[in-house]
Amino acid sequence: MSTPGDRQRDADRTRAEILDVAMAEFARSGYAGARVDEIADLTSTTKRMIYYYFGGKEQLYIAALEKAYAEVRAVEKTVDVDHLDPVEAIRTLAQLTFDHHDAHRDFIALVAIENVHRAEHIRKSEVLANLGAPVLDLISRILDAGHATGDFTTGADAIDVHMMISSFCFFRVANQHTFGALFGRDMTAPEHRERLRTMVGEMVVAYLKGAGV
Amino acid sequence: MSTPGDRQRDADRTRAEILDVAMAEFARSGYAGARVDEIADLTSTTKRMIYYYFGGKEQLYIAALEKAYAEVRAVEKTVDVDHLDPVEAIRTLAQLTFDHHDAHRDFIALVAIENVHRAEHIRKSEVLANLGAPVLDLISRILDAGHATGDFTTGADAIDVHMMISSFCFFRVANQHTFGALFGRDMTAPEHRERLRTMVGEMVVAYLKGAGV
DNA sequence: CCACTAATGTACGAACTAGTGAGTTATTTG
DNA sequence: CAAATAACTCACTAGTTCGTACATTAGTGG
Repeated sequence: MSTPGDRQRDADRTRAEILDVAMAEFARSGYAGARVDEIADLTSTTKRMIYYYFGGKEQLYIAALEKAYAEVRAVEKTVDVDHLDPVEAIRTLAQLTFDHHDAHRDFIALVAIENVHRAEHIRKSEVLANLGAPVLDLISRILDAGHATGDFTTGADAIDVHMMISSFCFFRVANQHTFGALFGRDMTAPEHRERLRTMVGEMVVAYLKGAGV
Repeated sequence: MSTPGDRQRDADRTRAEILDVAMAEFARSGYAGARVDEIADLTSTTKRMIYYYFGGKEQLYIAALEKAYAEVRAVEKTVDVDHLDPVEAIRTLAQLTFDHHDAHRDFIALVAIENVHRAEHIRKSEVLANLGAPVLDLISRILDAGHATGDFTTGADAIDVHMMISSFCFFRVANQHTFGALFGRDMTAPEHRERLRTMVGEMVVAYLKGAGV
């Protein structure tokens, strides 16, 4: 008498376990550096199952990438742009991005790794196309509102603003090791977190207000 | 009668050729992805020479990293901080960083790759320690000058400002592929270059002037 | 409860990959 | 010019790594 919960065999659980381990391993060692045998050893199943469920190393990597992006998809939905004035809205978005990058280290690592491979795998995935659209839409609305109220004077488009915010938040996590080695400061350490979080908000607000002109 | 220029055997030339090819290959494929045989095939010499001159794959990689950093060392020396007012000085530094990252793609790739490996190789290299000091010194002087004149009101330290500038310039190049795949814009394309170059200058100036407060 | 299918384990192989042993030739030096 | 040494070639290997053939067992529908 077996219930679905305590089966010895469970395709979904096995698949999910492989994917979890794969994501961590690829993030840790890169695509070429990760070992299929190592991933298998870190699961409670065998290498055979990786090929049974995913087909091969590359497909497993793509699945891990998709999972990483999926976990992340809807950050921007939490910004209530309609009930916040534009200045606070863009500051909030910047700081949410900061929090998000701070909390998803494996995602950051996988994106960095995928760039080493010139995004060749992302392009093979249909799931990952047009994943950027929602943020751009949100930023556009904030920018429009800000120009309407006169708070924003700088004419920058949504993609540029998104890049400005992302670059700060991404770099801090992705480059923490070389930056730490060269400048002797771990930008991801707790004692720097709040200051840098405030900084990214100030940065984008100051830029959009146009004090630099 | 052989002159030093047309020798059949030339240790320096052989070593340099290996290093050039290695730098490009490691930047292209990562540490684990690069193949010693492939590097050898792309030179006019043999794999045996790689081991003869460098000892092994890892030492070759470290040598390539050191070369990349060396090519780059003295960007900041061209900023004439004493003859520029603080606002123009920091803007100039930001834009020089932009130009520099734009021109040294292999360097960017190698730094990104080195971060995947948590800077473990950089730490093995004595050459690369304290390479960051000069920029920090320069930025400190600009910040001090800016606070003295009253141009800068935001209290940020040199490392933070350096991170702000670097992140923007680095991200644009390093993440061009995933960013392009997700947002349909190649930030490294010529038609975006000048706008983004101006933007990084405006950004840091606006932030330091403190319009966001 | 039996047959069928989905899920899983074992063992193995072909190709690749970093690294080397041993000998050879060019260049320099006494 | 002879001896010594630095630069170089060639062929090889030990170990790894992705992938698979084949056997087996658990769960399920009839």
